[in-house]
Amino acid sequence: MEDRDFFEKVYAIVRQIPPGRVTTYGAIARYLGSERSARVVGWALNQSFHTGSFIPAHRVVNRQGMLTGKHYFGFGDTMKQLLENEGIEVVNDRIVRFGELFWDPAENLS
DNA sequence: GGTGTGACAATGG
DNA sequence: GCCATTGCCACAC
Repeated sequence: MEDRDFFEKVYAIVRQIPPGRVTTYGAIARYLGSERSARVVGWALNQSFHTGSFIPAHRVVNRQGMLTGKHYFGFGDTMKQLLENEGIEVVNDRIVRFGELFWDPAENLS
């Protein structure tokens, strides 16, 4: 098992995030068994742009529900627009009702 | 093989 | 309660 599976797992989880739902880097990291590797999860998403396949990274935010990496989506509020397109309210780069929209992979993917 | 980094998270002042 | 620092793990150079 190569460690690179970590990246693939991250991509797999992010792709399985249902529309209108969001999750956190820590939740994904925790599901992968490395609760402290939340940073690596975010990094994987960063590299996801380089993979060529589109990853709904806009559904992945930090613990505060804030769109920390929106700038990586390009310019303006691309990330914000994507979220709003799915019915997610974003105010001040932060997801509204984040607690309700939170999607835990551990509960859905087991 | 060692160093640096990074879209986090938790802790301390 | 907000700002600064540390820890952490996996990848790139």
